[in-house]
Amino acid sequence: MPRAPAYDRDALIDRARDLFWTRGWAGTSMKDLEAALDMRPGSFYAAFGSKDALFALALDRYAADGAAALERLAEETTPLTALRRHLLSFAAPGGPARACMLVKTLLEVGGREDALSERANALLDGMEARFRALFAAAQASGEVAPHHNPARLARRYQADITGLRASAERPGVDARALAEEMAADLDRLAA
Amino acid sequence: MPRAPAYDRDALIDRARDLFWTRGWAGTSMKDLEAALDMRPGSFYAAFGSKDALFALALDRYAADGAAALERLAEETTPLTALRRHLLSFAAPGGPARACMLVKTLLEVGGREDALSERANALLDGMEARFRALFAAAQASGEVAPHHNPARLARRYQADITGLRASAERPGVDARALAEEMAADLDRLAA
DNA sequence: TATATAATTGAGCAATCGTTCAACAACTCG
DNA sequence: CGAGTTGTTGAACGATTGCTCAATTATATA
Repeated sequence: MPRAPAYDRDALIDRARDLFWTRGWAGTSMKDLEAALDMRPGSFYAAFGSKDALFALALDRYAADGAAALERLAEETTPLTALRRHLLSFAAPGGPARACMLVKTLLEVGGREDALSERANALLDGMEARFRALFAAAQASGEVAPHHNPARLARRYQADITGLRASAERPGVDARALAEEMAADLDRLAA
Repeated sequence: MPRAPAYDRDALIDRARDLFWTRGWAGTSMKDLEAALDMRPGSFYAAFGSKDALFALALDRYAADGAAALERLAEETTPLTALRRHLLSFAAPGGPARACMLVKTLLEVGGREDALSERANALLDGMEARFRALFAAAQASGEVAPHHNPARLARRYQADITGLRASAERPGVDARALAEEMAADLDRLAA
């Protein structure tokens, strides 16, 4: 009976994620979104409800993609090398922005206890939990010495990634060298 | 002949820095500034010219304060312990925001080659140069082993601080534990 | 093909954005 | 005290913000 939407919802969310990721929450206007998604306001609000709602979808999509990429790595190697490769992946060119979208969101809208910053926080917690699980697995398999604390390793690992990716947005910073230095820290965990 | 301004310009810039620091560039409206500085638009524009111009002043003030704090530390101890204490200072409570204002600005307005992001970048370069000089001094005095590269140490140190301070903005993150772990890395540079 | 249902359009809403400016107030100097 | 200079005020500007909605268009079913 009805009429089918003329768009691919998933593709729209992807495009919105890229826009929000690079330009930020306040830096992306409805006019920008309408242009990037080729949608008029009516369709947009029928499909997503609000700019906030689409941003939340974009955040979730971003986090899901990150988690999937990590899981893919974890399936094809040992836990510690997966973490190593995941770290080094942020030194490779490509992607709409370099810095983590969750961190960018947290720093932009944080402070006032916004729904968006809470969501970004929860998603960061989720990533940290995955890191922790991988460090624990690495410890169980002997890749990481028993005296280390997986929770602390995960927190430090996440902080390293945050610093690496933020630095990578600066012109004239050799992200690869920085990433390899951080990766070398992981290699020292065996002892 | 003229009439003296009724305000203390330095104090106004300090207040503006705190506001911009916590709420960000786009998140701080002229109405916010007028309220925080207790100024009407006419006085504001006569004094600072524009919101952008005041933000630039606030950025400079922020960076100058940071550099001064580091220099104070460097005068009362050895170079490496100064760096150590500077790192740990970000785990202490206090200050309008936790994350570095330069990094926040870079991540918020960066991408498009904005004048503000270029300024933030230049100021970050300045801080990195100070770190590099301190690492070099630490090396000259034997606090840091000769095989290390001060430039790489400074980059890594700055990335660590960035990650630490961004993490510190998240609820439920033990900033002190994270900072002490990073500080332990500095202690290992003697070998 | 007629009908019901939903997607799409685009003008335009109220609110807020950063900013301007003419009028007014206050102070210093002659 | 009067003249000259500058700070201060607050209304209001045009532009943009996120968003609404009546009208229109397209499609899947009966």
